[in-house]
Amino acid sequence: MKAFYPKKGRVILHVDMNSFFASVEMAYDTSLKGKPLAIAGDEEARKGIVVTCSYEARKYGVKTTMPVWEAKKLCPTLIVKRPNFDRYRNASQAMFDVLRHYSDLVEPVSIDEGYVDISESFELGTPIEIANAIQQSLLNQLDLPCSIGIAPNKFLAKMASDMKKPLGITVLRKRDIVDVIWPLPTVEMHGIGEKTAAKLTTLDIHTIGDLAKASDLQLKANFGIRGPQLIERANGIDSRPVDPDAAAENKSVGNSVTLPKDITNQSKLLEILESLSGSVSSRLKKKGYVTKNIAITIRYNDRKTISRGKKIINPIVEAEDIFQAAKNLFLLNWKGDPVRLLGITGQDLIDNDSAFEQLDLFSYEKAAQKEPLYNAIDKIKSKYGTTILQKGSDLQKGKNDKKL
DNA sequence: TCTGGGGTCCTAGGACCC
DNA sequence: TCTGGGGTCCTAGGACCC
Repeated sequence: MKAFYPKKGRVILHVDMNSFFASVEMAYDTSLKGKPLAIAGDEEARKGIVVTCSYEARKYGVKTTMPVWEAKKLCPTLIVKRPNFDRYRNASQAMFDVLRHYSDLVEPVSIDEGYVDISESFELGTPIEIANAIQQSLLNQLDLPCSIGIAPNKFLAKMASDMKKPLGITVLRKRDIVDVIWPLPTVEMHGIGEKTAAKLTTLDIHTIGDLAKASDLQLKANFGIRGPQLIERANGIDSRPVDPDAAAENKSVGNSVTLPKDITNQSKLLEILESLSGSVSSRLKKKGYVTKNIAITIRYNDRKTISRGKKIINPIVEAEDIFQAAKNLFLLNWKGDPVRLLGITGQDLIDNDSAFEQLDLFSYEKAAQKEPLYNAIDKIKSKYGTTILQKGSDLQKGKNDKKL
């Protein structure tokens, strides 16, 4: 068995939970088992989109992102439940805890999938034995089914886990690529969507095999730096490591709402922005971030969507500050058209702890104004020692000079 | 009766500086 | 009077994924 995995080669698992939200609901309420179940938002509030559905529902042709009314037409016995994200987050936690039992190198990719590097886990068994053990543990302990791909790198592991659902275990070796991967249409490749596939078609590239043999130069000309990478992947080459910390740092935190009805009333729209500011603020605080860039998203009733953002000199996190920034952007860019969706995102995030290291004159003033001066200085002092104290009082003088 | 909400990464163009 | 090219930062939008 081990002969298939040369000593130096890596062994990567991609664990993909099967219709995760629906499975969690079934584990929670076993009477739902074996029934066509869809998780979807409120139809009345224009959120009636199938987020996930059980395999029983899929048999009727129900698919993710399908409007609920359409899903019900295909499957009249469909049970529709609202998503319960707390429940899914808890299940996800438990799921990754199980994975970490088999290796330290576990990289969560999303709420329901992750990579596990088991190159060093050989004492636990062969890769297939380990995959089996993981699948069984998840099933026995959490009542949750998954599919697992086994391969020498992330890309192939991801492709492999997709091949057998539900409850599959698929091994994909380098030498299998020609027979298994190359005949597939390009759109089946992870990282290629509808648009890219359509563009590839115009270049007479239809299958992943075509892509594997495509000209580096031609793809570079059409897709930029992404082009050569696509060719590499099509050839089964992917050296990205499994990084347990990859998901730890957020690049942005945002919230948005589709409104039950289009709104043209300015004060109502501002109210919504205010409430979004509150949720973005509390999520940032919870994660320990402050933000240096606020962006708003406006979707109009014709689905045209714009985003407008602005850098902020001194990082913010309080709901009022976020609201101020969002309100300014909104009033500057909204011309009175009916709005379908509003969103606020904080996008240059800084760790709250290190935020004080980035104090410039401006933000120092801000901090000094906001809390008792000694408090702000204490914070800096504990970071830099006493020398900064002197600097700090100089800054204070500077501020007063300027204001006068 | 259409089409959610949370993200990441990349690109392109303009401003600005040297 | 004419006129370069490189680099960086900022902003907006698009593609993709779950």
